[in-house]
Amino acid sequence: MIYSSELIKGTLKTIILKLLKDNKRMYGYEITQTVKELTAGKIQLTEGALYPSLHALEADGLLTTETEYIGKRVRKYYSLSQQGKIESKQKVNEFSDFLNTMVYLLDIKTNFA
Amino acid sequence: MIYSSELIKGTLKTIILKLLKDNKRMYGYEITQTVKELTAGKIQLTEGALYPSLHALEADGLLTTETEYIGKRVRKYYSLSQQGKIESKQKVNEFSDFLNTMVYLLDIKTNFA
DNA sequence: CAAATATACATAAGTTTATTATGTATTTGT
DNA sequence: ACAAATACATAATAAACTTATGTATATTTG
Repeated sequence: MIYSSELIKGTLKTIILKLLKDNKRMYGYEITQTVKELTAGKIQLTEGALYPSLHALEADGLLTTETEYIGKRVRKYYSLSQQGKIESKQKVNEFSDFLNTMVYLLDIKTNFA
Repeated sequence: MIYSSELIKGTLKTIILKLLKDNKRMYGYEITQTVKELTAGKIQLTEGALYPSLHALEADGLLTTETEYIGKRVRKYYSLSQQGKIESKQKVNEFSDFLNTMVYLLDIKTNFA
């Protein structure tokens, strides 16, 4: 089952910031693959959504980039800036709070570990 | 704390369908107030989002309406259709699954009862 | 070894969904 | 009386994503 796209809306930046916090340094394509693996294919980030989002986070000063060449192919690594680390924490905390609220509101039976 | 709007995006229809499942019959303004109360003000539905969403759900055949007059003021009650009941369950289940995935992906420490 | 698939980036056009603003009108509280 | 709350609705704008397209290199497979 792949989640309906509307469900994932608004969580993309949170996911990016969290992954970069855990992995120090990642490139775009790697992010899509990691998310796919970690969610058993349930969340599949599209490039059309991911790259503009990465650019926006960089423009906001939350990410820094390093470009490297693997053979002749370019690869652009993203890392959290100092501000990005703060924002990463805040975004995850906010989502966590939101999650609690939604569990209550929708009366969801949880089975989190 | 009020959640950043992007976080709530995509959850509006799920919230509406769930509330109508629990309450049989509600009108728009009542929905905004109920959500506000149940979430301690953290989710405040705007009318500009709610009414078009209700109209869309009705157009999709998920909701039925009855108009009543309270004094001279009109009040439009919404109820789930048969299809709406099915969709309500599915939406909540999907969202529940999504939350589980996000808890794992974001490594969130939960404190549900 | 040719073709298909995967890797890796990017952006533009279109759609969806919400925000903000505006409009109308009645009812209640002070 | 006046302000705030109740109750609906819609239009203009903005945000965020999907879909489509484009370019190019590297690897796998029949």
